[in-house]
Amino acid sequence: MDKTPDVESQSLGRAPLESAEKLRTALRHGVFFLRRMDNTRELTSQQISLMSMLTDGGVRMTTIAANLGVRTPTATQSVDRLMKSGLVERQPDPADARAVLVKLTRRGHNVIAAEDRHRNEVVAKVLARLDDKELAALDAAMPVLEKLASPRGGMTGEHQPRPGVRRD
Amino acid sequence: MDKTPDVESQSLGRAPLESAEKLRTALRHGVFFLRRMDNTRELTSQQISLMSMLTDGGVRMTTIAANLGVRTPTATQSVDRLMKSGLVERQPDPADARAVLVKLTRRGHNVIAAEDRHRNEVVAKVLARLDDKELAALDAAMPVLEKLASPRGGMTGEHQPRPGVRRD
DNA sequence: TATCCATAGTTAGTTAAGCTAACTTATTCT
DNA sequence: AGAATAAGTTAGCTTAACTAACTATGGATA
Repeated sequence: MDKTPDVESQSLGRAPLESAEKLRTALRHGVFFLRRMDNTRELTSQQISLMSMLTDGGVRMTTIAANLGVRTPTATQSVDRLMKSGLVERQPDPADARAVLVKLTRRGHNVIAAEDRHRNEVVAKVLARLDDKELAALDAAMPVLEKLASPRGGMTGEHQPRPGVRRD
Repeated sequence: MDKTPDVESQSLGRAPLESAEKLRTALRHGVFFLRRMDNTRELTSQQISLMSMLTDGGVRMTTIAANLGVRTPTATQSVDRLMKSGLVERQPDPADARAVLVKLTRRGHNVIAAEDRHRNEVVAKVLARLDDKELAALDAAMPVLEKLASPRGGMTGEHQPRPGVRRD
């Protein structure tokens, strides 16, 4: 949708384009940072995200997919893998026979807790190298990042996760 | 109670753990944000990262891999795909017959430029919804994020990209 | 100089994580 | 009751990682 640059694009001509460039690379590097942390332990970031949302009880497949921003088959698949590792289990939803509730197993609970703790410690150790000013800057930016990243505040009215392929 | 302000001695027991938690989720959501932007156009973030480093001339496979933080087979593979799309090409390195120089094709140049412009505009549009204070906060945090994410400032003396598999 | 080891890339095979399309089973709505 | 909708799964494909094993070139050194 190439909307002709009307009203608010005037506010766009300024710094934002530079900031956008910087933000993009910073985020990209942030991804690397997260990923670099992925080794050493047995779970990927995706798996952590998924399991983290199960700590308070069973969650439906559809909800999982929506929260992760992926399609349901992807959620099914991820859950399958975690099930094979004995970290989560499926249960019928008493409220709806079509639906499924995904829950952490006992072991899943332990694993996610330990993993979370470990990662926080690792990040904390890195944060410890920052001086107070830098830490404050980071802290101040966090809610802004959250706001940007939230589906609502972000962009993309619909969520439309990924194109998959489309080779040309 | 707690919150003993004697700074650097134990350093780790205090706030950092909370900040770490927040940072981790913020970054994770940032990833979603980036990914949500991936549709609509024909390149993935990885491909953009790769192509971006070729804008100034041919780059060796090994260098590409190192810059992306992946192993060489992964770089080979990614380059293969981009080659199939006609966006990059391989050339022998005159300085070393074992090596290969990966370059953007004419079309690759055009595509990466357009893509970059487009993404900056999209992000800028989102940034435009922030007030000055929020924008300033983001701006202030950017260098800190960069510092964290840089291989040196980050962690992991060696780079050791990802565990790949390790099924149990 | 001839051998030996290190370096640059590729190939093969595996996994995780996405997607769409098509399908089954329940639920809901008219 | 019958049609439409919603929840999940299955199948088949792509991208992006990894390791292990290989080829070929470049350097070192005995």
